[in-house]
Amino acid sequence: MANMEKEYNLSKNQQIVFDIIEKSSEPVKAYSILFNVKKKGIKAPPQVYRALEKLIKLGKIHKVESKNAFVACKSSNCEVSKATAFSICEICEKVTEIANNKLSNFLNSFEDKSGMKYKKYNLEFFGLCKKCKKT
Amino acid sequence: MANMEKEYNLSKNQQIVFDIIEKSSEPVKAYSILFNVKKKGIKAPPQVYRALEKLIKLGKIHKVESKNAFVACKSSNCEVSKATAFSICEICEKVTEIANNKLSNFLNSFEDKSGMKYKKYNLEFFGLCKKCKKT
DNA sequence: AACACTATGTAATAATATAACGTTTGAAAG
DNA sequence: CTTTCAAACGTTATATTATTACATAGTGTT
Repeated sequence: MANMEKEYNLSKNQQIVFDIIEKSSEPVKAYSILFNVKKKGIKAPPQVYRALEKLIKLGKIHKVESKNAFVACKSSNCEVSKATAFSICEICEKVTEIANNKLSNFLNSFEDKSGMKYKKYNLEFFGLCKKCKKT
Repeated sequence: MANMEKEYNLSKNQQIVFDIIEKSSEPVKAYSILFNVKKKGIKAPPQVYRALEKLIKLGKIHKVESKNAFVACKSSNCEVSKATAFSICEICEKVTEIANNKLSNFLNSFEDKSGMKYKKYNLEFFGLCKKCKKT
C-alpha cells in the first residue's frame, strides 16, 4: 500500500527501465539494460538513456559514477535525488547505498573556506565488505 | 626547490601527460590530452590511458568521475591518492579540489552501520560558484 | 648474460553516450 | 471536442570514452 503511488507517473519506457534496475541486486549498466529490454520493444540507446535521465531527475535511481552503472534508490520516498553516498567493495564490487543521518547532516551543512555551501553531492566510499575482508 | 623531486621518476609519456594536466586550469579529458600530445609523439589512446592510470596511482592526478576528466593534485605532496573531494559549479563547470581537514577527518573516520570503515573515498559537491551565483 | 619488471608503439575494437530528426501521445486550456 | 503544448517515443547515425591484444624496447638486479 505504502508504495502504491511510487511508480505512478512513470511512462512506459521509464517503467520498463526502472523495473530492471530495481530487480537487480547490483548496479546495472545502460547497455545491459538495453540488451534486457529488447524483448519489450526498446531497441536503441537513446530510449534507455532518456529513461535513465528522467529516473535520475525523479530520484528513483542513482548513477554510480565510478562504475557507470545505475541503482534504484532505497531511501524511503526519496523524491528528488540530490545527495547520494555509496559503499563500494574493491574486491567483489558490491555497491550499497548509505543512508546515515550523521553523514548527510554533515555534508549538507558543509561549508568550504569561501563559505560556499552545496545543495547536492555524490560520495563514493571504497573498502572491503565483510565477506571479502575475511578471505 | 621544494618540488624539484616532484616529477622525478615519471617516464617520458607520464611526464608529457602530467604536464598537460598540470598546466590546465580545468579538468582535462583523455582525448583532449591525446590531441594535444600528438606533436610529442603520443599517437594512440592506450599511451594516454596508461600514463593516466599510473599518475592516478602515484596520486599526482585525480579523476573527476562525474566529468570523465583529470586534474592535477594540488594538495601538498599528496603521495598516494586515496581521498578526494571536489567542488563543481553547475553553471560554469569550474572544478576545485577541496582540502579541508574537518571534512577529511570526518570522512576518514566515518563508520557505517555495520562498523565498516573506508580507506578511500571520492566526494563531488555540486553548487554555484561565487561568480555564477551573482548572475 | 639472464631475469623480471615497467614502459612503449600500434592496430583494432569494445563500451558508453549523445545529436538530430520526425512522429506520437496525453493532459490542459480554450 | 479540438487546439495546443510539452513530454515521451522511435530511429539512424555518430561522438566520446576506454580497453584488448600483441609485439618491442628499456631498466635494474642478480
